Amino acid sequence: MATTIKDIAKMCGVGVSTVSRAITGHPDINPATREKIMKVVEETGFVPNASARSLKQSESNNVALIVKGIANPFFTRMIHVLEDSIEKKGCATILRHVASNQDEVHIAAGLAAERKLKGIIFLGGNFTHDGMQLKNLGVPYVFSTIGMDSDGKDPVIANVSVDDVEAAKMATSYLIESGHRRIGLIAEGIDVPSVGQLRYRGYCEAFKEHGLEIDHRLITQVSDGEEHYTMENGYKAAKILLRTVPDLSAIFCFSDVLAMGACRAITDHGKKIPEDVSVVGFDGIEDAKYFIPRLTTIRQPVDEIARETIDMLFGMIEGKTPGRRVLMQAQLVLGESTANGPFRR
Amino acid sequence: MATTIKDIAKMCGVGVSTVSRAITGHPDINPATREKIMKVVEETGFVPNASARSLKQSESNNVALIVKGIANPFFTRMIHVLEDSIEKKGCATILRHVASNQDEVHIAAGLAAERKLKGIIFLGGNFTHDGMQLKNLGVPYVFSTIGMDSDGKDPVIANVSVDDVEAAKMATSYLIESGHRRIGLIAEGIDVPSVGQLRYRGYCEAFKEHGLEIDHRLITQVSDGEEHYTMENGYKAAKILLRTVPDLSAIFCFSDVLAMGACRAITDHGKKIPEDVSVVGFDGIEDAKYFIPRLTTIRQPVDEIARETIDMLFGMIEGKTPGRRVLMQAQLVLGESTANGPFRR
DNA sequence: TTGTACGCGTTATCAC
DNA sequence: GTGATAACGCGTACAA
Repeated sequence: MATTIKDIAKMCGVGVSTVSRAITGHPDINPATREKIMKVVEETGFVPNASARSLKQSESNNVALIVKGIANPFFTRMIHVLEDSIEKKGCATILRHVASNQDEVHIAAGLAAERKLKGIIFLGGNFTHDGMQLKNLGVPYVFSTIGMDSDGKDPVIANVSVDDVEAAKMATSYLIESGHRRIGLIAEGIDVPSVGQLRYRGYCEAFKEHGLEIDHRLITQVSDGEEHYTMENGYKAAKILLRTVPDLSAIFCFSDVLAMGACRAITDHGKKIPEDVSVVGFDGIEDAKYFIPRLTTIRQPVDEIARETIDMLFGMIEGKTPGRRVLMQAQLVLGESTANGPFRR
Repeated sequence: MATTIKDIAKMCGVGVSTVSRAITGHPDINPATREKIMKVVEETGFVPNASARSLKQSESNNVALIVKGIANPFFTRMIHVLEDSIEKKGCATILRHVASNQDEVHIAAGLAAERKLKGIIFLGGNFTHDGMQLKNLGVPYVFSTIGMDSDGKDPVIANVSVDDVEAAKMATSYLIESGHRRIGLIAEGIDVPSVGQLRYRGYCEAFKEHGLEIDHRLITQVSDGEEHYTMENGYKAAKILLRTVPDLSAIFCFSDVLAMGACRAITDHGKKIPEDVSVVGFDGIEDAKYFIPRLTTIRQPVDEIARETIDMLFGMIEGKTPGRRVLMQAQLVLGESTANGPFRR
């Protein structure tokens, strides 16, 4: 049987409450007694049972991190930074990874009831949710890098992200102004309220603003596998584009990972990057800087987004500041994967 | 206040135990009563408090996954597969990520005491540990993809991995037999009992078997940052090699991620891969197949390792089979990053 | 088939 | 400064 606080108490010849005080660092205790107890605790390797502890305590210091699409390196980095920040706030992170067909809010609700969460951070997934369900969470939550619709009628209010519409428009406009017209799109989730939808809108707006028509044969969507943002999916989509659109001169991908897969497909197709086909990614992950060719991409300011997310969440937890929508500045980073297109040569 | 089983009982006009029976799927209950209760449970979104539950139950169905170096895509994939398998066994995964300066066994011990674990899987980290500490865990554990020393005097007995010495020897021998002599090494952790040490041994043995001397200027080690296996570290190490070893014709890296960073450095250095410098990685991650150039690498059979790990752990949990050492077969996968060296041209 | 009462390990509230 | 004791929410033996 595992050692309990009772055993420790017996060993030290004191009461359980004294042991509890020693462990929790309570001030009302004789330093000598504490020393004695802590020594035994060390020796036995005793760790208080977390269940009993959190059962007794009305509040925990758990922050849940609900991630949809954990394989995406962009999130890996985000998770890393967020975990660090949460720890610095003296809290523990419960990392939960949800499949693309699961409802993240439902899962969060379960976790909140189970674990008495202090707050929730959603990473990835949709930005539209059932208001009732969100209310039911009963704890502060922030949507991070999930995008949001600009109409503002959404019940989700705590939200940190780049302006996905603007960012995608920036990428597409850059390609158009570089002389590209036949710009393929490797998209994801344009039919659901996600960043995919927003970025798709940005793509369309860029065309419209330049007085150009959109050819729907240029648009592909990935949806294979449980994870959508994979190199394999980017590879497959690019293959299709290359086969069906002979005069393709550029591809805009909704993530760097997709872009890398696309690059490989272009190379395999016997074409050169960027001479024959330009590629633009999205996210600005570390890998993009080392990929050959270095990717031209839209950089999301990970560290700033993480910091803002944490600040907002803990502001809400402490009741100081309400949740709000914060747009961070995305940035076009020029790499080696883009060059002028046919109309600028 | 959060809803409890008592509230549900009151709402339904039944006793708490009846509600408990309904939720846990106990057979001794009137189907009609269960229906009624479950409906209310659905409506209120009630979820039993996990703390109270696990406090009461002497055993949990939690399996801990302790990962050292979570940013490595190789582990990302492993985690994915392991989580799936654990869920299929009807258990929950507690994912815990430890920093490179933390002791994974110590953390595991804390977790075991806190959460009444069913079993532990260690991913990454060292293979030598304090036998006492391991005994103290009190639950079955398996070391996965961590390597092991062949002398067998180690207390760690449940272990699934490739033969890192053999695998590294295979990679190095391949380069030597392709006509390379000046083969740089981008290593990690050769001074600690880790896969790095084993792979380093393999590198040395290959040289020895071919009657060649080892030049220690060819050996670099990465150790920057909290995560060692990063593109950035590979990049920096390769830069140094290229600067200090003018006649370098190949580099063997202890991971694909390092290899990708190295490739970038070689390209930036104005050299061509594989014409000027060949590169061999280790792991065989998905990305290696899409990288440009496609990496020549040592593939670790992720799915098989994961399956074997799970089988062994649950065999131990059910007391059917004892822990043992299992070596999986690594495989040299030829890509586009290697070519014949000066001595075969 | 159903309800009552107890105990899991911990912390907080009291007396002492 | 310290020890006994009552909760926390749940599962379950046992009584009904």
